[in-house]
Amino acid sequence: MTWEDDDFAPESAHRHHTRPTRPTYIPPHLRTINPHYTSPPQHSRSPYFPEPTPFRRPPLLNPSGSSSSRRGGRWRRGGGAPRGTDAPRRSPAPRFLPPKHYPYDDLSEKLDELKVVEEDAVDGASSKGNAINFEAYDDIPVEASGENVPEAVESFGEIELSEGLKENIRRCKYAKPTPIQKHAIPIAVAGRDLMACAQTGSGKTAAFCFPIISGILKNENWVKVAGSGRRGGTRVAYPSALILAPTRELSCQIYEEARKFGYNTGVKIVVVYGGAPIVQQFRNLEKGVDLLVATPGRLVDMIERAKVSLSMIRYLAIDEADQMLDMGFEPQIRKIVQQNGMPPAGKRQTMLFSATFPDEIQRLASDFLSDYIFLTVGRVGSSTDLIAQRIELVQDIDKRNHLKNILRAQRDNEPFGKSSLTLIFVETKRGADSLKHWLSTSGFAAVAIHGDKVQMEREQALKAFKRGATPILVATDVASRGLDIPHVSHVINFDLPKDIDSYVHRIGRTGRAGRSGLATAFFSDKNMPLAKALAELMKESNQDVPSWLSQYAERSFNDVGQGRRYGGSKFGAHDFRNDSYIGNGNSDYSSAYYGGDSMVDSHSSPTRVGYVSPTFGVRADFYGPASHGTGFGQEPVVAGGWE
DNA sequence: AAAAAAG
Repeated sequence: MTWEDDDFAPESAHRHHTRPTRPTYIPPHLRTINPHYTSPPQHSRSPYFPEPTPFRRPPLLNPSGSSSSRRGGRWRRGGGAPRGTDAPRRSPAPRFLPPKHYPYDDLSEKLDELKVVEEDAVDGASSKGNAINFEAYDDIPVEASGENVPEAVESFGEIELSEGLKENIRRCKYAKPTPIQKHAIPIAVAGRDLMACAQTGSGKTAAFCFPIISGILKNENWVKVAGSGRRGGTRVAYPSALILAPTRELSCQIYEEARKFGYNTGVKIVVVYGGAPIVQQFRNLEKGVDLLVATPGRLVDMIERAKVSLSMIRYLAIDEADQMLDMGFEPQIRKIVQQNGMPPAGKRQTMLFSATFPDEIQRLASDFLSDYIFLTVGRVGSSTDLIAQRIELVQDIDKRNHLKNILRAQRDNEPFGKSSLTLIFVETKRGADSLKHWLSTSGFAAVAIHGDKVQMEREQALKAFKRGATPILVATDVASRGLDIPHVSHVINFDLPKDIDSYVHRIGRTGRAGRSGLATAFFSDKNMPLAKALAELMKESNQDVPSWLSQYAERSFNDVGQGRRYGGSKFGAHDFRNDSYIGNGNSDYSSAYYGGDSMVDSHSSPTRVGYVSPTFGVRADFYGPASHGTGFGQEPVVAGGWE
């Protein structure tokens, strides 16, 4: 670094203390309408997030310097007239401009929601409906392997995060880190690369957002050269951090989450994804971007159009990393990470997160990492015990009627509504539409979401579902990963996925933040190949495995090539580097273990590490104990045509 | 053989 700390100090002092009178804050949605708008009365917004004060970057350290890249710095440009023009602009706009489609009102609302949830958590009241049930996490085994693993912490206070961020964490009422956060954040703050596996719904987003935002704030000197500049007459954005996610909706969700954490810190966060007008996204980028959240396709497009450069990236986080490195996505990810000017591993910090991480993908992923730490909270690819899993033997032809019975019983038990959402997964996009249509004509208001719908429809469907306006959502795998939809009490796998990992992610849409949930699956003859993995997974999660499923599982020996552990399934808290067959140079990874029962030698047998199941109340009678029954119960069935 | 991600 060429800048001296001392040079920088007065600047930040200036930022905090001298606040000359500035124009009244004008909410974005009213800015162009009435420049003399005065802010609404205080009570209309969250007391925890007072009216935002426009953030000002400290003045440039070398104002006389006239390098064009600095002149193009994005905190200078914001709201100012174009160079060489004296044309009056609309009112002196504050610098902290959220993208138009996410106005502050929306943000405040989300924050209030979050506040309620977290206040309950503070009481430690696991009995309350909304509480984050931390007890549920207490006995989860944690494994961290790699060299010099930084120590875990017990509170956010112990972690060196920048003050602005800590303030936001407090505002969000995040009282206490979840297990993945306790371990991952110190590792990330120490600048280490990380491959992290944690169960669905356990707080991964914050685990990578906190270190990134904190890092950006602590490295303002460095960030100064990022932001935006010019190349060939067009503005180029130079983000210093990039977060990638596999679906558009997930990108938006991460973006909104990150916005909360970066609130009023001056860290500029932008999201880009396909299916939405690219021009608007260009505009957002031109206002400057420190942290870019993106789906791969749109990002590559923007790189090729020279609207975004990755040459200044310091932090790279890939959410759902196993899917992102799987066949369909891998070429695009390589393009982004290896072929377009992004600093190589070691010169940037890379963090990969997912609930599932098959060995072969771990191997691939290590290309992107340097001296990384492998962290598991819970098992790789296991589901939480908080989700009660029911597997029912239902042939394709009976599925609709069976579903109707379930939904009826459910409705009798507790009316559908905002607090009781049902998410139904199907295999195909066509199947989603047709099931949705059938449900609607059968008296169950449903919406569908899948990749053939235009983005607007997708977002509207999700919104209607979240609100409870349409408490049934029929979805393809577009909704299987990452989406945090509060109050999904029931996930139904109308069609089981081919891949056990996908199953894990799908059922993970319920049972979030330590709450319990129910997952029902219709198992048909077609799903035979999944029997073994499914039975293993259920056993691991302390579920009762129907005896017919166990029998199927035993009979299935056609799963060669699926990996050596656990009958071909892909779980096990496991750093693939610890496999002895990897050979020299990898045997010196030390392993650190935390948590009760996890003290096993990972080099020896693949013996299961048991852990105590937290108590939870699952409404096993959610839709009645097979009273509506189909009769497929525990009797073993031997299906023909499969072997 | 399907879904997702660019248009």
